[in-house]
Amino acid sequence: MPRLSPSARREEIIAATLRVAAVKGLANTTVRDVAAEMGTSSGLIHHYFTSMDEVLAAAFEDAATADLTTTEAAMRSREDAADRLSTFFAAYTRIDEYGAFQMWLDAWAEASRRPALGATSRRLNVAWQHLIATTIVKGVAEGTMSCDDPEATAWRVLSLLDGLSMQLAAHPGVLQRADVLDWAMTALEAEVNLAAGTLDRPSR
Amino acid sequence: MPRLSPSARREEIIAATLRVAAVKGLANTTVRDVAAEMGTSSGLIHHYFTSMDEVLAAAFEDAATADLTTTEAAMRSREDAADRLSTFFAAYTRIDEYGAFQMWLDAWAEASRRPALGATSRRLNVAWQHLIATTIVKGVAEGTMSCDDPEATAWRVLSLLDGLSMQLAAHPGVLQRADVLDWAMTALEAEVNLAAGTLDRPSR
DNA sequence: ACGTCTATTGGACATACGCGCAATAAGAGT
DNA sequence: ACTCTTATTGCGCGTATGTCCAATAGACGT
Repeated sequence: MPRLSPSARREEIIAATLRVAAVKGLANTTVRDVAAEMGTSSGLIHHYFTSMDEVLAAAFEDAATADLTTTEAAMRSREDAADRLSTFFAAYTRIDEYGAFQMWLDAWAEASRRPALGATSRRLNVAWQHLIATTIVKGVAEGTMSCDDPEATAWRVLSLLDGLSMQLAAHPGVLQRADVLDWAMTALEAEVNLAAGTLDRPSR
Repeated sequence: MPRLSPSARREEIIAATLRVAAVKGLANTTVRDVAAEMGTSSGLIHHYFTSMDEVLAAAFEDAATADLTTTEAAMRSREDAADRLSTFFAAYTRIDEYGAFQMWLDAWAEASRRPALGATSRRLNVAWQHLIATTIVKGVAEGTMSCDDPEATAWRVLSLLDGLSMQLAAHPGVLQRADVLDWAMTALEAEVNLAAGTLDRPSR
């Protein structure tokens, strides 16, 4: 196999891990799976990562961080807080549609058994919550919203969205994606004292 | 080891599986774990189940059904709908404290990969939602509550509770169990037009 | 007391896993 | 061309898994 630079090889290991994990699940992805996906030996992976737990954590971190930063960027492109929140929901469901939510399910399930993965999952989850909370604070500062406890509100809205999305991913057909989105946005509107329907629902 | 009747042994295998799964997770529970938990040989388990998959599926079905029926029974022992809903939350968190939620996380994550487990998970999840929905309908009939769409409300409240409980299970310390319970009950009160604090919060 | 049935044992077997390591080879600098 | 670094190999080790099976032992009817 071609000899790559450490950074390039590291990235390819992560990319290969994500390709395998998309099919087999994060928990069932093995060192040999990733090696076979890359077309290299399995020992190579341990030249870059000290344990498989770290490989999975790095892969999850990579994918989830990318989703987070693109969502953050999309939100920042909007001027006022309400538009940013609308953008948040649009980005969340767009990510969801690509099957990324299954990875979050795997990460949550494995969090208590794989320390590195659990730490990553926790940090990124808090980051998502923080993204909502700070935007609410901005909305309150603008005078368009009011909220007693933005941190708590952010946890409630994110958890409602996660819980509903879990049903979409685990039990397809039980709920409609459009309903899930609408319910979560309505809940947020009520929490921050916006009139129902203020936030823009994506067209599809 | 004492010689048991087939039905008794079968039940004990399932019970032992659940005790192990509460700690190690459903997916990581092995034949030898269960045998050690029972204090028997591992071969015995294959005398009653043709594969480990069947053991896990039977165990999940058993536990989830048991939790559901005991919760149903506890709710039915209360007279009016509001008390039944309080009982629902009390039962849910009591189950949660025993580590049962990790099993649900495993089931949700595996649902899309293991059809049998997925079907069971879906059926029981719908049953839990139905339990809330019918109680709300009863509350509306009693005149103590009002709700436009009890089915949708039940999904929202259950999913909020699930989403928050997921944080408790996957990222301990990020949220407080008492807050999770209070937030979910407050959300339900708002949905069915009950004054905030009407539902009884468990003392601990 | 004896025989029959079967619950239970204890370990063999093949496979898969994470991980480590000596050997190899490819590329960069001189 | 020649060294030096290190990316990469290929395999081995220890452990863990699910499954199977001959041997054992306990309970029950006769």
